[in-house]
Amino acid sequence: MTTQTSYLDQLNPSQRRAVKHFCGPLLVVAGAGSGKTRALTYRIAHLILYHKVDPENILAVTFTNKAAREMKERIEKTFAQELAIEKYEQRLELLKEYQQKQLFSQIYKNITKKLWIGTFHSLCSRILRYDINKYRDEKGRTWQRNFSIMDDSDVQSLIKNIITKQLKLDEKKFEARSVRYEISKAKNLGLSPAQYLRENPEYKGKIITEIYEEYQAQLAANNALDFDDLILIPVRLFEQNESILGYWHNQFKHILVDEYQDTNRIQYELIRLLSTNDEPNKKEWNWKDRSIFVVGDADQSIYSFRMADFTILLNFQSDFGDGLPDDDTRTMIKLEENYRSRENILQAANKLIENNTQRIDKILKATRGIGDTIFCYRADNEEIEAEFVINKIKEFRRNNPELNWGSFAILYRMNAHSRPFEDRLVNSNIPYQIVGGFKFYDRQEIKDAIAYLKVISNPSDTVSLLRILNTPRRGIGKTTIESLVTASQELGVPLWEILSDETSVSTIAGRAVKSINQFVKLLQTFQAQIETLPVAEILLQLMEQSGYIAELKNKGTEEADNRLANVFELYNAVLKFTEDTESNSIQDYLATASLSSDLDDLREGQEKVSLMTLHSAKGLEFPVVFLVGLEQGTLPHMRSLGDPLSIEEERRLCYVGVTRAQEQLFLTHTKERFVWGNREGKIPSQFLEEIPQELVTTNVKTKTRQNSSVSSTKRSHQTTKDISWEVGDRIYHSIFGEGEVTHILAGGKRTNLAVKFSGLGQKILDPTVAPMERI
DNA sequence: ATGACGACTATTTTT
DNA sequence: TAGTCGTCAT
Repeated sequence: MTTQTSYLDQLNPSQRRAVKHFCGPLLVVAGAGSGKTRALTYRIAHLILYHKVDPENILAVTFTNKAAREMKERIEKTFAQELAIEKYEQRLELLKEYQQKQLFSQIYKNITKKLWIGTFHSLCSRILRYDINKYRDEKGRTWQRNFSIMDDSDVQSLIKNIITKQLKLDEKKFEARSVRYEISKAKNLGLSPAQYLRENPEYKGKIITEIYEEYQAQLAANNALDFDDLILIPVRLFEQNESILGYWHNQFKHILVDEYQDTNRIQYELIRLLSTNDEPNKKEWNWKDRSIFVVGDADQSIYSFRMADFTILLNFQSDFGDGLPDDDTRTMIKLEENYRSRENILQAANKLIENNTQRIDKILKATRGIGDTIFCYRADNEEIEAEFVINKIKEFRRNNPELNWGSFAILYRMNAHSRPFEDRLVNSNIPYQIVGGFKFYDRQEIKDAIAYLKVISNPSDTVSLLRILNTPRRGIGKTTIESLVTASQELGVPLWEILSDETSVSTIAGRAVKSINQFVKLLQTFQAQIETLPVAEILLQLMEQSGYIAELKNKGTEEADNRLANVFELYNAVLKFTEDTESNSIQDYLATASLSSDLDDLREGQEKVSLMTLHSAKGLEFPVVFLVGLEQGTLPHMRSLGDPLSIEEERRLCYVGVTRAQEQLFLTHTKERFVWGNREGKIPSQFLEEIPQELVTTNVKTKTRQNSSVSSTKRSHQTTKDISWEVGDRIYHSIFGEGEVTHILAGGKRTNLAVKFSGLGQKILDPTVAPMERI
């Protein structure tokens, strides 16, 4: 049994305390590069190995599929190392290959396969595969277990259709994009259409409610859910059905949440329900053999546009703690040692983030020596900027044989910024990969193929059905389709029912009768074999027998060839999925496909230069990082200028970028840049000024830094109004009314307060500015 | 029923 | 600028 502690030896005291945590609530405040993934994975291993927890009772929620996969892999590795010594009394690396393989497959079967590790969305979709048929929405609508998941573009066109065709609204006044955002926001706050209306009773709110209603009706008619529903429906189901909640509460005895600062209201609600069984009285909570363990860093909260709310993290201790005097220290651990970056880089990051007011104070301690200074480069335009970056990469490679192309990352604010870098990399014959942006599953041919599978799995999915009805062309025209759709709407049945009834088809459709019947027969053949035929086989045969492949072959253009290749790539992906998961469920595959981004496909150690947005870069690290486009209007993004809260989020984004670098960091900006077809003059990002000059070498000869002195006078002015605040202070705010201070947010030079107002929730206020006083 | 062309517009980040 | 959308002509 002594061998079981070998992984504990690799931890610092705080990490070890976190890993050893067994029952009850714990918040781990984990700075960038402080080894939080290690703490998470080792804790899971520790729960199983030491506390003998059944893997089936562990729920670990991550933010991306990639993080989930990595966590599984690392858990497997930890187990393999422990078991190698226990079983063979040898280190894992010294075992024969077949022994290693055996060990890993055993671990997969007994451990990893049983663990509930995944994103909120994938875990919820799994729960819904069991229980969605027990759910009724407020209008009594129901869903079946074979529900489809609508992707973004499906949702977009559905909503657009409702606005223009059904409700015949002015597209200018109600654009699909913003209505969709509004509906998504409502769902993420847990609001039904009726509840939304109550909060937004004015004209615009009424119309949006109407669209929301209709949208829900159509989702139900398609037996489909959108991304938000995947979380919202389990929450509703748990609220309306005690025994279902009881079942899952009992299932998930140990709950772990990664990136807790990125959770939103409804995700929090899900975690709360599962963890507390919705027992309102804290004294009744039974932590015996149960835990809730969350890891996060408020400074890396960059998803507020997706309703992420890091005050949820700030509230963790009061939400889940017992409130006893020593609760604060018992339920929180800070990981402050950074194992990733050189001290220079860390100092820059610390100074930068100090300018934020909304944060928990946290000092990252360097463990890796000072390193080279940061280099700041000012370019005339984005072409020169790209040239500089690529030249530097070449230079680095020449001078440092230990680096490969995979050691470099170019990080930017928006996908659109990748272009000039790509061009140069191509010209220089440097291998690179772009992460994010266009998704594999967003390609037309892939969506077509997936739509075939969706209709096989869920014939009510009219959105998918309409997509493939005349794809490839089989002579079913617009008018025919329209009358079929009208018929289905009038009868209130799914389009598929009309199509599969020969009498109806021959009555409604003219010339197209024959092809429709043929099409329906084809699909029916495979529907009948859904349990017996491998998914990949279904896909391939459908693509062949529908004539999809033939049509692409006939075209013979380069584009068509590409598409063809992609269809076969999809086939391979399905094969691999079936192999990996040992599942032949078409629904499992479709869920995975709908919920995967190509961030997940990023393969590390590929020896390619990585290009990606700052958002995609979270959680990654590279020896050499180029953070480009540091200009006002680029980073911080134009839409954040003028709004202090948004600027803070942009600053966190910049902070995430800076903290990706291990050895060397480059910051670049341009004097002018092409924006929407116009050349625009650019001034350096305010964030550049916030990084201490002594850490930076630059190609800019005379530095104009008047601004920093301005902001420091402003700061000293603010501190004069400083009073010392304490948690529990009651205040009166001239707009929000009476409230209570729940947190002191010390942000270096500024201090903010989190104040809870009854009915309004928690707000973050700057006491030196806000119209408030202590009472 | 299909393709081509031109006009238009939208500019953030993603499960 | 570039991608999308709709209209027009075939």
